[in-house]
Amino acid sequence: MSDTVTIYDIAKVVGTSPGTISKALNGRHDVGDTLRERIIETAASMGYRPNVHARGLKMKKSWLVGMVYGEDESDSLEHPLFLPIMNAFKRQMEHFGYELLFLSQHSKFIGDSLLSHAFSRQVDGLLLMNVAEHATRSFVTASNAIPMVACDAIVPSLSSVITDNIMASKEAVGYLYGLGHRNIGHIAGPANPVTVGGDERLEGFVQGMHELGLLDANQYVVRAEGWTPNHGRDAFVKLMQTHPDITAVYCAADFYVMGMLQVCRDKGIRIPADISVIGFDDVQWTAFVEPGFTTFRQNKEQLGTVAANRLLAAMDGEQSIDIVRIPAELVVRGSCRNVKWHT
Amino acid sequence: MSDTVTIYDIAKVVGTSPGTISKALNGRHDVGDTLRERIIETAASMGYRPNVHARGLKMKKSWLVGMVYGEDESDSLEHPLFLPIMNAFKRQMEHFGYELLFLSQHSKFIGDSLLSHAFSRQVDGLLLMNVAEHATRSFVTASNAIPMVACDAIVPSLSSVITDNIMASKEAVGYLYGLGHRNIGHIAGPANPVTVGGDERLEGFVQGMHELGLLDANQYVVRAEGWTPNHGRDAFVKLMQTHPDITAVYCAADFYVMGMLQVCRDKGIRIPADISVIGFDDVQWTAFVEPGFTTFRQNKEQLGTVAANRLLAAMDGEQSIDIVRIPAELVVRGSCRNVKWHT
DNA sequence: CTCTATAGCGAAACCGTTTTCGTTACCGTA
DNA sequence: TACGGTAACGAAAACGGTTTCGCTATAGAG
Repeated sequence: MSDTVTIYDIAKVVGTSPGTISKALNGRHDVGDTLRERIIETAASMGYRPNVHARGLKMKKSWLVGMVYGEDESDSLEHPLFLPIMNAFKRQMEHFGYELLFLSQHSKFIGDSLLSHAFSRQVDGLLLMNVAEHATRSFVTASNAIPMVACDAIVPSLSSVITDNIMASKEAVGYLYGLGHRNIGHIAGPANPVTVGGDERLEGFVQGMHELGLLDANQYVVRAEGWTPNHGRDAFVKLMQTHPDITAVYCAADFYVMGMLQVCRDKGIRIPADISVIGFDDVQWTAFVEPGFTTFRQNKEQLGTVAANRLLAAMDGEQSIDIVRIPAELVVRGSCRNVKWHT
Repeated sequence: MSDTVTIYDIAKVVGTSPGTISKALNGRHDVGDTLRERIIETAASMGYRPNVHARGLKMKKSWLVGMVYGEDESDSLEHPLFLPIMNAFKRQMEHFGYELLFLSQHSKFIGDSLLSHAFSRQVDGLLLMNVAEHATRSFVTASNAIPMVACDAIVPSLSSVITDNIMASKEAVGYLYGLGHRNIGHIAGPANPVTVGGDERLEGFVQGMHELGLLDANQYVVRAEGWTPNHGRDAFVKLMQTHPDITAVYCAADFYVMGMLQVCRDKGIRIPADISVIGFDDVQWTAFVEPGFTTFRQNKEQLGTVAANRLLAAMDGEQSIDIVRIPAELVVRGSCRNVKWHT
């Protein structure tokens, strides 16, 4: 069985030429109906699978798209967003006949080796997730040869789809303001390595505060030095030292909330009685601690799907580059207290 | 620039034949040293990338391995094990020149369509993760045509690498026994759909208890009906109703512990004062709740690497099929109490 | 000096498709 | 009857590599 049957084998059985087999199988119009049926039937019965290499060689199309992601920071691998986005992307691409190649990016290969592989494989498109800052250059220069779209990031001169972090931050401060909070702290993402998500959330925080007349917002910001719970803990400690008057904290990541929890437990700070908290990402445990945490849920499904559609368009010749922002949803649980009637 | 330079282009520049270019680039011995150097140089300067399709067509080797995983249960996507294992596997395969194709498996395609793709792409090997029970058949029949290895699962008549769940369970009961516990409950994985991990942990639990002379172990088992926190919560409630005398619970998943936490909070049950708990998987938050949870950490790095090595061997002609079990590590935190001196 | 072995290179077949182009047969129309 | 048009198929080139085989020098041995 199954020693790779080719169109020649089918041709022999049916008694026609290989070219005709190809045409019949591809739905071309210049082959008779009865013959076509016979061909399709015997092809199926013989277990014929078109050889992708031969086809790709001739057609210069691989029906492959590469998913590149940075694997430097161990965060990214286990990042709660990564897999769901990837999966939505994959589902959509598959729907249009594409398969996915996995291309990770060690920092030692500054993207060049990765692009080599991409070219060799003749990938039809590239999805960039979480690419290291210093590697974007080579991608951008290659982007006229092979269509790309960035997801969960913004790469200049490339189409990008990303959560609307600024909007979310504004919503966060607006929500807290509405509950009566005025002294609101923000634990922001690290300055080094900088991430667009972290920066945008910070930017949105400051903007939102300003629009509400809270002009010293920058005073209430402390940047964590990484994305882990420990970093969040340290940042919170610092925030409490410099601004013991805060009644609410908006965290750029749920992991930060995790770190905060430890401190609060140790110092007897109650949530939300003593301090209100909003997180970001809606990781699984936020719903299962007591109280459940109010946090932002990124629309991972939509992020992946939109990225896929954008890439499909680009592969179809669409030239324009644009940034599409997907709104995040504020999931309200029990970590924020209404202080309006208690002051 | 860069409109796909081929060996013909190089041949024109160097002034030799395409065949010689190929031989020089592949380190064949029948080409002069000076000429070889010149060829390698100009190839590099022209930005030559070998066309994988042409090569694959001739050599009948794709340097691609497929990673197939079931995506039915939303668990699997976000499963804390999946990505780290996959990444270790990938790193090892890449080291030997292979790239990874992502093949997920919707239940509607009962594996056949997936195998079609695998054949079309001429993948050199397949890693099976989390494949649905009903789909294993088609894989097994195809396994003589294309090498496979299962990971985090056991597929009969295929090489498999999996965590040593039985050993772990025995260690769990042994540890609790050593702390003085005798009435030990077990929240086991669901019977439907059954998973080898869940079953083995159950089996190990019963065996371990028996070996310690606790012969009614089966009485203290309740199977959850899924893998989510809510399923764990329900199972725990059931366990407490039928066996209020238990002093310790061994959970087949950390998610179950998550569910337990809610119940304990509601009913004022203190951990570990009133009840001791051991989980499985070492998900991130286990270290950040108070008390930190004692749990098993699977060696994801090794699982992935060993699976890769096993697959490489199989692709190299190794015929034997075997099951290799990777030990899990008991991470002791604060959720188990020593009751020896208090009874 | 002649013969043979070998090193170094080119020619060409081959891998499995797709696609263009030509050929034939047959239809309908004038 | 003659002619143009079309439907249905085959022949063959092309895609970009790899590899076998044959050829020509040159070196070394007798």
